Amino acid sequence: MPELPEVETVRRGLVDVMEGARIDHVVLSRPDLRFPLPERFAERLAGKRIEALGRRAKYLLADIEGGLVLAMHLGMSGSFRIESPQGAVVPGVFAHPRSAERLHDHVRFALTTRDGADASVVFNDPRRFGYMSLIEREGFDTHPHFSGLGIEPTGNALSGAALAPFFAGRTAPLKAVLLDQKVIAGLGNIYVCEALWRARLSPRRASGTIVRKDGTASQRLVRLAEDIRATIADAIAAGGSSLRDYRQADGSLGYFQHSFAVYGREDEPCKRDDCRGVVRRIVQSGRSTFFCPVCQR
DNA sequence: CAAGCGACCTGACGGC
DNA sequence: TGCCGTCAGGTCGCTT
Repeated sequence: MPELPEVETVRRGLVDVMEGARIDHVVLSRPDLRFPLPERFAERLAGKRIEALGRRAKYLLADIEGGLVLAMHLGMSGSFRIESPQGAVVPGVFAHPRSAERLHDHVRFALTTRDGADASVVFNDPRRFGYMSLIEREGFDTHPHFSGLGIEPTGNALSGAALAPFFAGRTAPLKAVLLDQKVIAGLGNIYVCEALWRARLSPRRASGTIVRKDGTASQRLVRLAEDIRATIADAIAAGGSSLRDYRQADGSLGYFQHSFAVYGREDEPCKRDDCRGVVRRIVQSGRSTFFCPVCQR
């Protein structure tokens, strides 16, 4: 999926249309995505105003008038696009390659924006790993999807001290622990690889080895926390362009335009100055890891 | 409990 | 041209 930077980019693309808009009706193409859609999903949203569009980890969260939160997860292949009544894609937002434009449209929110214009926000998801749920705002934090979520990597909360308890004593490789949403919420396969390169740490290193014996963070863990934050901040600033099917405002299709240091660069030279290493690809818990075996230790 | 792995689903791409 | 294998941003749940 879209990892956190991509979800944040999607949020920014949707916020002007969705915030303050009224949901006139909701059209579903099927009763389920990855999970069944909530009971009476369309009925519970129709006529309600969207008070705010936020994000937590990789979830988009729409605060709905009356105390509900609409939580939306993009899975691996989910995307949104905005349509005007004429069916035109509003520039600057998120869109799929034209060939797939409508085939996997699953949810359509027909809106009246706060300016009184008609617009639709359409959720498209070929693989259907995405999902939506409706949660009472009261007690939101205890909901199974959210109660266990770890630290947001966008703010001051992510620090070596905060990470230390999750790393202490763990034999699992750094790659696995950083992918664990209960530890840091929002990292995915690409940005874990990138952050570990930035921190010069091997994805295979046992997580417990960057914690001191007394359980506090080592300097390496402190730096890792900083490097994760920098990696995510840079990716958000770049517009979360790790998506193959991200479309630029002018309609041109981007393809991994963010220049990754290691992800997808197997057999290519390490980008670190003065490093002669070559990027390697290995498989960890069934997923590709890219790293430089020379400068990442 | 931690850790590993298959499952879920569709599409794109490379090799033959 | 077509068929087959492999791979892809995630996460859930079962097995060791």
